[in-house]
Amino acid sequence: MIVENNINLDHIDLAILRLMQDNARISNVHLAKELEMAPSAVLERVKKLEQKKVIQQYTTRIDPAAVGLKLLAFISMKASHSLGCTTTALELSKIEEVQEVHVIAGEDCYLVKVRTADSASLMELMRTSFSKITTIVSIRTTIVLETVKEQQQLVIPENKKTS
Amino acid sequence: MIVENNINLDHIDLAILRLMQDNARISNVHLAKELEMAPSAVLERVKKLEQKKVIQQYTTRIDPAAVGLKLLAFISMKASHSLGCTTTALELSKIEEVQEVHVIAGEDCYLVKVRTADSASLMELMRTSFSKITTIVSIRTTIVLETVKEQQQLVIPENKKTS
DNA sequence: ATATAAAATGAATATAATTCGGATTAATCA
DNA sequence: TGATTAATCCGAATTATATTCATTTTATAT
Repeated sequence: MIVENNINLDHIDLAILRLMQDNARISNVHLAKELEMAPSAVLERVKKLEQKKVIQQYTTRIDPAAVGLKLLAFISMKASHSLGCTTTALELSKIEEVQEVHVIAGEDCYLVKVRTADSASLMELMRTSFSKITTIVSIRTTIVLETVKEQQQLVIPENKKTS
Repeated sequence: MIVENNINLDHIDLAILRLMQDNARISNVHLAKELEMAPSAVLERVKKLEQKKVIQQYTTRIDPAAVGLKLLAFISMKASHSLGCTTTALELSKIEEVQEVHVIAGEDCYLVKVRTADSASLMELMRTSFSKITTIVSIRTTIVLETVKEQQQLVIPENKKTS
């Protein structure tokens, strides 16, 4: 099975991504040491990865409970297609509490991940923000009881240098 | 409606979190300028937020497609409870391709977010890794066609300094 | 008020990021 | 194949930043 990889990322780029995914604040010097390269060379590569948008963002994962967000829910919904599907999705994505919006295959149209303080504020959100955007045909809200893993982390392939 | 906030985070902490959430690699100096404080004071706060585990990780968001991960799926499943619910969830979370594992309310038990190269490798993953962990009672896989928003970003409240 | 603790400051020092000229390597094409 | 070009890398110099710490300020509690 051929894993037709990435655009032009060599094994050094992948190693950089692997390290920075685990710790976005790793210093160039450390990075360079890990890779056994000069810091300037590594920096150049990082800048290029940023330019190419391979690196999308450096972000900080924050404990949601610490900022008062105790509720996580996934909302699977179907909406009337007065606007295009993507247009509606874009509207949904503008809502702050909405963390993710996916257009999905199958019966429903959208899968939305939402984080709020509690179930009351979730209902409030749906009543106001959601309803203003589109006419909801059907909706199914799944409340998360416990999150065991939650990492954006990707499995970055080892470079298969099968020449 | 009282938004009973966080543990002991004041408005400066929240501001730090807001800034670092957007850019984990912001320098202390910049942070300090934004907050109109001395860098050393800001640094101290950041270290404390790390210790308190309010800051969970500094991570880099990487374009999944760039590393060959073209498929995103949400799997909602019910499993036999030979082991406890959380134990099974923990097993699932050990699978590299599994990005998120949530224990959910309702008919199903788990909601799992998975990223693979393609649908073939997703099937492969389910056949091998998943089946080894537990006996699946029912499973429903939702394929994502298009992701419009995907941010861990939390809505960090402005400090309501309603004394 | 006064003692105590928590945070903030500013200056000094240690580390790190960034720049850039030149060397090296890799890729391209005649 | 060999020449040309482009890409990458290196190392030293410079600039910027992180980190430490003694002191001052602010907040808290008795």
